[in-house]
Parts: sequence; C-alpha cells; structure tokens
Amino acid sequence: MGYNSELNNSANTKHINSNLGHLISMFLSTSHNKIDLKCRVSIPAAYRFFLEKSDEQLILFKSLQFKCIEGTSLSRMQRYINAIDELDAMSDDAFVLRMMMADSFETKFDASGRIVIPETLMNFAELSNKAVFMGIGESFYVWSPFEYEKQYKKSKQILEEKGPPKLILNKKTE
Amino acid sequence: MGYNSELNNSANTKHINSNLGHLISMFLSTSHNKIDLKCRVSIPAAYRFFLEKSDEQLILFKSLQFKCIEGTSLSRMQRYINAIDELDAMSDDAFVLRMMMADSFETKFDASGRIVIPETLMNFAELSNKAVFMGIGESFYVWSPFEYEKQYKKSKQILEEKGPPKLILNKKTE
DNA sequence: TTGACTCCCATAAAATCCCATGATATCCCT
DNA sequence: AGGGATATCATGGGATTTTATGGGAGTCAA
Repeated sequence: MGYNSELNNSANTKHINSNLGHLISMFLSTSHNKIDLKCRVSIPAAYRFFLEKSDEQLILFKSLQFKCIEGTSLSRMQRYINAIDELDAMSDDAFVLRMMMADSFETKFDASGRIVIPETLMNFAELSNKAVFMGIGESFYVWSPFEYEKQYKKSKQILEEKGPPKLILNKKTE
Repeated sequence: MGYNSELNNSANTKHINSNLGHLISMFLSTSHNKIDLKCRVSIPAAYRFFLEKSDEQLILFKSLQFKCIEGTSLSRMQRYINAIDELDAMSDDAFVLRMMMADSFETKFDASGRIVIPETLMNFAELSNKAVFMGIGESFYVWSPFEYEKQYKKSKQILEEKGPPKLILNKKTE
C-alpha cells in the first residue's frame, strides 16, 4: 500500500508531509495526553510519523507484564505471535498468552491524529481521563498517571541502587 | 544520501559545504552557548557536521550518571533499544533502559543550526540560559555552567591526587 | 428513535520556520 | 604579511504551522 490510495484518509496525507515526517524512527519520549468523554486520545505526533513513515498499522493490546496498554506496529505484533507459537501449545504459558493476545485491537487515527481506546483496554489499564504515553523504542506503553508514576519511580530507584546497565557503560558494544 | 537531494533542506546544504565538513569525525572540544527564551541553543558547528556527514539524527536524553543531558546519534541509541528485546522484561536492566528511552528525544536543527531543548531535559540538567557542550567522542554532554565547573574541578583534583590515568591504547581500530 | 461510532470543523497554545544582524573567522589579492 | 572582502557562527524576534483538544453533524444498525 505504498500509494495514497483512498485508504489513506486526508489526515494521513496531510501529516506525512510535515516537518517531522522524515525524522522519527522509533517510539521515544513521554507525553501526557487527555482522554475525552468519547475515549479519544491524541497519539503523540512523533509516534504517528513513525507509523506512517513505515506504512504500519497501529495495534493496541494488553501488556503481558504490566497494568498498561502496549502499542506497536502490526509487523512487530506478528513477531509476538510467532514467539508464542514456539511455545508448547498445551502449556499454561501459551494458554495465558493467547488469552491476552486475543484482546488486541487494530486502530487507526481520525483526521486530527486521535484514536479511540476500546473499553476493554480502558478497563484493563484503569484509564479514566489521562493517558501517559511512554515510548520504549519498538513499542510504547499507555499508562494511567498513577501507574506510570509507580513504574517510573521503580526504575529510578533501581538506577540509584544498582547504577546504569553494563551495556551503557561499555560504550563500545560489538 | 550523498547528494543534495531536496530532502536536504537549505540549512543542511548550506552547512555541508563548509570548511569544517571534512574535518570532524566525532564529538570533541567544549563550547559555551546561550540558551534563549524559547529554549533554543546553537549546536556547535563541529558537532553538526559530524551528524550531517554521517547522515544521523540527534538524540538527547537524561544522562544515567550525571546531572546533564547526553546527546548521541540515533544509530547509537538503536543499539540500546535492540538490547531491550534481549532482556527479560522484568529484569532490572530492562526497567532502567525503558526509562532511558522514555526520557529521550529525537531533535533536529533549525535553519541556523539550533535545537530546542525539551522542558523535561532543561529541568533535569538544571539549565537556564547557558549551556556547556562537552564532546566525549561518540556522544556529548550538555551541562549547566555550574555543574560543568563542579565536574571540571573534580577531575582536576583526582588528577592531582592520583596522577594521570594509565591508558592503554588498543591498536585495533575496528 | 436511540445509542454508538465516525467524520468534520473550530481554536488556543505551543512548536517551528523564516528573515535579520553583529561578531568572528576565513579567504584572497597585492 | 597586511588588510579589506567574504563567509560562517551564534543569536534575536516576528510570522506561520501544527498539535492537542472540544464539540456538533452525519451514519449505521437494532
């Protein structure tokens, strides 16, 4: 779908030419956005460009580790699914993972770059009127402000107690 | 992208031909620049050439070790992102790395070679109207003048007390 | 018709672009 | 080597664009 078919609505074609278009190459940084009464949130512009640039669909699903929503590209989601298939099909792990994955949603932005968060995910992440988008490279998390604070403090505490990861200190990797 | 395609805006094409272009191959030397009311700073021209020459995006993030901003290339950041996938998601290293990504920003220069320092990073490094750029090879630090002085004195003191560090150069240059 | 969902238009605040300038630094000609 | 001409750097500030957000009109299904 490399061309501007009618599937690309005006929103996409508008933004793809923006100044950010050639910039963003991953999900980074954090932003606090408002969820309105219709459960709409603006996806941070930088994230949109990453997806649009790589012509990827956005997938939202329940995080397997945390009380938050995880967002990523369709192609990366495919890799998750493949990884589950590698597991013993009858194992408890595989069962649980499949249940979680079943609640994943393919979403698209409206003309102003917003998505609607499905009710299932709103409940799972205990979201109400604020969402914290946290970019972690290949994917991003959507937290309630409360859960986000908890997670952030935890990481900071680990950093203080244990120092930076080894690979950061060994500047020359590979 | 060796040619001046239209993707190189006027800013880049202007600077890429400068006399410094063939010189700089990493971040070196120190310079004191002003931060204006819009939180803009000029990136030292030498740093820009390094990035433009290697066609790299600039990433700014909170240093994990010091009270300063660290700047580096996107591809270098990519190595840390890849590392996240290799780790157990609940490991301490993974927590810290995710926090690092969440506190990272992809930036680009304006037509005159300036960037805008995100508010989060301004606060973290306690910057107000002056920034000290300190090149350290593959990345650079941005300090407040106060913090910079502190670190500078500290290193001088260590040098006096313990003598010059023993440095063994590795012949292999990869 | 009612509710749920989508599309469209409006807007304030913030981010970005564009043009201008003094101070250095560099080039070039004699 | 001197010294003016030229280019570049770092900086200022106004104009313009984008972002995030609110709210209403249209649509489809039960």
